Amino acid sequence: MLDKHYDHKKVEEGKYEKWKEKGYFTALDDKSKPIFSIVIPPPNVTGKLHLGHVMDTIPDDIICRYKRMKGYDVLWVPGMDHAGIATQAKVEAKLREQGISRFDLGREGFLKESWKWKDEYAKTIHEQWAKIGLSVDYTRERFTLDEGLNNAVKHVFVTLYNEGLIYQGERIINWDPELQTALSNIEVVHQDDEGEFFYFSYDVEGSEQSIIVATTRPETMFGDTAVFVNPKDKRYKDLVGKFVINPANGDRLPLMADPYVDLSFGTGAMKCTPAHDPNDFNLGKKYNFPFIKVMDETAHMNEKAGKYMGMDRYECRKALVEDIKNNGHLVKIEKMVHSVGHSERSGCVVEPMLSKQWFVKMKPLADRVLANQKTADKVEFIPHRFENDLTRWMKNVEDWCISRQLWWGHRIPAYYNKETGELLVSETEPDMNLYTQDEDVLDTWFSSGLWPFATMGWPDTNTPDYQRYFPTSFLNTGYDIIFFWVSRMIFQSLHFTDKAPFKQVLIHGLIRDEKGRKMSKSLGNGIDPIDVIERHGIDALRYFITTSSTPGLDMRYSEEKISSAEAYLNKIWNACRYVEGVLGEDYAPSPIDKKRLSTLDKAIIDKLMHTIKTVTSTMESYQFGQASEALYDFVYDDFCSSYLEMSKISLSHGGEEEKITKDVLYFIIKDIILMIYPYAPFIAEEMYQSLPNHLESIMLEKYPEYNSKLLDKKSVEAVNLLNLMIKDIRNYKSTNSLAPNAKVKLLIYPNEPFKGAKEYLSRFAFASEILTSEKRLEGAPFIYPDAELLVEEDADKAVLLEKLNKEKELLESEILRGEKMLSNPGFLSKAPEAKVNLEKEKLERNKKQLFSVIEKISSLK
RNA sequence: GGGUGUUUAGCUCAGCGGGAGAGCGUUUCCUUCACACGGAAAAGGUCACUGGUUCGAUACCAGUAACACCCACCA
Repeated sequence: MLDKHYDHKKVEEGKYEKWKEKGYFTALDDKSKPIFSIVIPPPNVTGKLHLGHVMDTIPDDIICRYKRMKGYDVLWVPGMDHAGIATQAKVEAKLREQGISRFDLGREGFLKESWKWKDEYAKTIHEQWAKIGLSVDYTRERFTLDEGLNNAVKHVFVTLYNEGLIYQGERIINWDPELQTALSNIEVVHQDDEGEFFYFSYDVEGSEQSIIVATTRPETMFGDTAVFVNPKDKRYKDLVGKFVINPANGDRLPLMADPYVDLSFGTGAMKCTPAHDPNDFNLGKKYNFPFIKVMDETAHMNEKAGKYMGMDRYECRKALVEDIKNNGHLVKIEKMVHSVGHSERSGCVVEPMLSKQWFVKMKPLADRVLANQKTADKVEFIPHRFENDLTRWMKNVEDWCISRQLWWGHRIPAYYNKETGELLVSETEPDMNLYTQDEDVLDTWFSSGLWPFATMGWPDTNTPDYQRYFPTSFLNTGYDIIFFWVSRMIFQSLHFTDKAPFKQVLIHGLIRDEKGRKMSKSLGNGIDPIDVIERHGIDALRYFITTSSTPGLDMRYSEEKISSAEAYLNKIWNACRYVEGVLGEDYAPSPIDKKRLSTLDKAIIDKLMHTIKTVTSTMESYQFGQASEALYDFVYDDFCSSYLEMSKISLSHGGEEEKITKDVLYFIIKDIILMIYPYAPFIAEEMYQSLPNHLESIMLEKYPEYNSKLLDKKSVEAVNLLNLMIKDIRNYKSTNSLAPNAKVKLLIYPNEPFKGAKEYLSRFAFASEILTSEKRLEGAPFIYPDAELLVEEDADKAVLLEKLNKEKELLESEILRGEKMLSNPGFLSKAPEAKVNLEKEKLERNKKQLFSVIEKISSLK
């Protein structure tokens, strides 16, 4: 027997371990079944799981559990991401607390620390997966730095290199001076920061004139090679070709003209620093300037900065501006808000710097994606609009800087001959007496991009998993990583396997706090899923996460909604508890035989069938909100409020009627449990186990099937009328200040809604006597299309009249609308026939009803 | 500078070419034998605005406004 209240802690206890031990999560490799395969978005081993991970994985879990019940052979590959830069930053921070730098430990020692860190957090993540109930196949768990992935990464690198799609080049890249590594463009977050715009005057050689040049980064002036103006700029026409004096260091700089310069910006004169700005770099190449780097890897000034050498870039800026001011070349300083690049990981201001790095040539790979999206094999995005984000990015993509000056990651398989310096790119290590390996590691997304196929055994394309489960069916992830991850999986997969890695991508939004703010460390508004689970249980959290959101849109965390999800589960729990009590110890279910069912039974089963149909079709299209709503309405309105209460009467009749009612109750509660199961597997298993005739686990059950033979429209209409009558009588009592349980006499014309309905009326409307009339009723306040109901009780006439008048008004406006519609020739000729007939019927009914209402009103006066 | 999303009940949000829905909150009542994490009854909305398409628009199209987000090298 279930407890009176659903206790989530008790319910959750031990179930996950049991499912796992029994092997229910393991893909069956059952050739007779259709395949459904997905890979987990691998969480970073940087820390504990947060609500974002819950959003990444719970929809997957719901779908996997649903698909298993639907008879699919489901493979869900779990795993984790080494998250190169993010993890290294964390490990370094931890070491720093102990006063150790990574250089103190050396590469090997540092990697040892990193693996220790990984093991610790992998353990935590495993515990959390269990807590949230992910039905992942642990026999196939992977890690982005495991041997298989290592081989895949090497293979991909070497292949792309040999195809000319990976190259080494010296370019302006985004440099993170804190982590001391290069970053790719999308790892740079642009923010509008308040800064200062410095106006300096440059003396012009051989002229009395000077020109004013503005900059936000004076410290880079030591790397300047020229000053540019626009060739059309009349202000500087006569000065072009002369030399100007750099007020920072006295260098002679040519004053040149190039159309790149925007006439209207600043003073129209721009300094050119080819080694510290991407645009200046282009100019530098165009005019063959030297590339002068003025800072080191930590953004401290180098020897080019003269006396400022060794200063941090900002110290230097301050000191330099002060000095220029003192020698009279500072014109003014303006406050200015401008877009500044920050490192996604360390948050520090990125320094654009000339550097030799490895790049992936993106154009051919991106074109392949664009071409594929025009074929039938395209990746379908849900919602559809996110496909545009992908294609837009692919159209404008720049080469991908993949080398990172980190230690935690896949080391680049490039080797340099110690003698000649000759470069060797190879999957197998050469004689290390002759060669040294490139120090850099790869961008972490380089390996995550291979996730869907490398986890299936690729580059070996003959593994059973690759053969059977690749390409995968589906991917669920946040819109914030479409560029980082989704797009990279697609182009890597197309290039290396000739297939898109998944058929569909379901995109979710971000979860925000209750005030709608982003959850962040600095705000301290993050929510630990484990705390929520402690308070409300994982099933309530799962239900909330998947049913209160719309694909692609951000959602707000709401403790209130989680509580109400918990209350809903408790409702089902108690319905189940009741049914269980009713069935008793020795109940044995019999199949439903429609011929023997009562009107009430037929009506509820009809409604169940409609619910199954709606829930199934919405589940198929991942519309969890709609699916859950349909089930919720059925549970509350049709089952708990109506059938469950009314069935108490047929149960009391005993005999066959009792047995049939039990069968129906069993049939319905079981289907409810099976439909809530993917959302709330723990409570569903508990309830399922409490039912008679159950299997070893709910995980072995089949999903409820829609059966049109069990539909019965007439019964539904009859029961609806009964419910309407009950509602009207209750309302009548409430508006006439009668107690809800006050006994009333009822008169019905022409007959009760269905045979036996009187008993329900008397119980649920507290009727002492129910008579039927062959004639229409005098003064009946309740008029239905084919029935009338009179409550014979001292009613307040004024209240009654008010009610009837209200109804009259409503009916009149309805009729007006109907007549207007039906007198419109356009409507009659163009609207679907069924709609026209429906409106005609409605009009007739309303007219009939209005007529009766008017009659009643006059009889009351 | 481009692009996208949102605007529906007091709050948080679903929904949708044929008389607007939920949760929470509010009002009145009820501890009756599944559930007070409950039940009954009720109040509450020109579905942002302006045009257009349509027999019919909250829904489709165009524009406007507010808010949010993404992309882009503004020195």
